[in-house]
Amino acid sequence: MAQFKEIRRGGYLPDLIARQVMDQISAGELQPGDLLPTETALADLFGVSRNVVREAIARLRSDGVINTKQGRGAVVNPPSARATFRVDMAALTSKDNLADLFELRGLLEIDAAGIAAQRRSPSDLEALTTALDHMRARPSFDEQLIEADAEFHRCLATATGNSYLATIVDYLSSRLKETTRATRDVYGQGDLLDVTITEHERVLEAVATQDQKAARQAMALHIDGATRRLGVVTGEK
Amino acid sequence: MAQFKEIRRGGYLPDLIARQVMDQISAGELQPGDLLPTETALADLFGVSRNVVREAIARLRSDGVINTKQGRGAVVNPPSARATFRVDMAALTSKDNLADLFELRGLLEIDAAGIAAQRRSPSDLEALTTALDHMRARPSFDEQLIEADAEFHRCLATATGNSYLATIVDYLSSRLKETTRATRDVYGQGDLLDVTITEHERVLEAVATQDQKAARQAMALHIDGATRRLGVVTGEK
DNA sequence: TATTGCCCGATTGTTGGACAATCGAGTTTT
DNA sequence: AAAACTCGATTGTCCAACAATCGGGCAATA
Repeated sequence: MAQFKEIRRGGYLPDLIARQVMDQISAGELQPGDLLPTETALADLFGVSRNVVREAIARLRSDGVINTKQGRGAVVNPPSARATFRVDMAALTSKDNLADLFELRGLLEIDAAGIAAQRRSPSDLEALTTALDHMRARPSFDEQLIEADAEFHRCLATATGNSYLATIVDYLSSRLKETTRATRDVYGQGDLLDVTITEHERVLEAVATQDQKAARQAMALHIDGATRRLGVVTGEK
Repeated sequence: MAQFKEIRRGGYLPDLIARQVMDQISAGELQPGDLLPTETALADLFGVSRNVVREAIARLRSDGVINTKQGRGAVVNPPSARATFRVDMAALTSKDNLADLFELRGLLEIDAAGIAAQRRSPSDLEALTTALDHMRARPSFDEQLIEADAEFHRCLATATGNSYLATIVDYLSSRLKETTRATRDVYGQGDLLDVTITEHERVLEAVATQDQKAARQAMALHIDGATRRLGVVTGEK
């Protein structure tokens, strides 16, 4: 079956404008403190309506790149005022970048395991055990096991009590969920199920006994095993 | 059924609308796959113009929360498609949240120190020593010392070789720079300068000798000292 | 019957113009 | 000299269209 490429017909005009202005800023042509051209000037420049320019400007403002004031104009913010940290998934095509992201998630999960062991409440422990039970109930490495796995890690992250840590770990895990699926497909269904469950059991045990060091160690083993199984070589550039 | 509150005039209208819709989504009232009300309907609901609604919608789309299609409408994306992880600085007013963010930065910096000790190149080491020299050259805890301090931490983050880790550590540090300034103002200029420099020297020494464990320990001590000096109580909720 | 082509309403994308609110600087008044 | 005022410029909001696209229904046809 022939595969047709989806034509990128120009895309959204505000996207293009926002990218153009953003390029100007990151290239240093527009330095912090400088005023952007007025909306009407930009509209004339690009040959579009002012509303289109406005949406582009609004986007940059919501990203914290610029700051607009009625009657004044739009000024470029210093980098320290950038209000958002954005993980650009378009940059994930490279293997290097994926390895970096994988490593970052591993570090955070290990830390999260250690903290969760210290602070976990009884209800956290209960949620973790039910998630692990769901994993045990699966006869094979199917889609629902991946879901239960994700649930286990999510519970662990929330058990830290740190909302930021939980959010970013959860986010990274969800973004890297495809990798576990890839692991299953590449590695086959052999003893992968047992190994995975055993690794999680070790983590749960350490969290249950509130042993921080053991929790970190168990999670490190799990992450290490996962990366090794995936064949993602981290730490070697 | 999704229920939106009447908005109060006063802030950015698109901001308020975007927040309302976002709340509805995160509360589960609008589940992935659901269609949002049409733009005209939302405009009528909130009593604003369609342009305002459009800016709000554009914002949510650029955040990856929804996906709009001409002729169809706007559908809520599954969480896995969320392309951005956003740190909302507006939520930092609470002391709890600030403590959480501080803890997250600490964890990442400790990990970064350990990895940097393993992987640092000679040029990384050189950059770190010059940054520390700049700190030593300051006669008091002035603005340029804060800059040199930030430079030291930035060099350490880049020395890890992990671009994602470096980016997020750098971002969090820049966002928390005001806290070090606050520390200086509250704590006074006494022996703070010497203590700070000594802590950094320990980190540099461990990185120079490629001693991972010592680097982690030194950074942990530095972070712990900084939090204690700031009076931010972490880990106790 | 099943498929194809077409029409039509609905919805977003874009345009253009208009007015309100606010800011900054120059000007006037005290 | 300081305060108040005027005024042009710029962003914020509103309104009314038209264009582009989608999805479903409907009829024509093999």
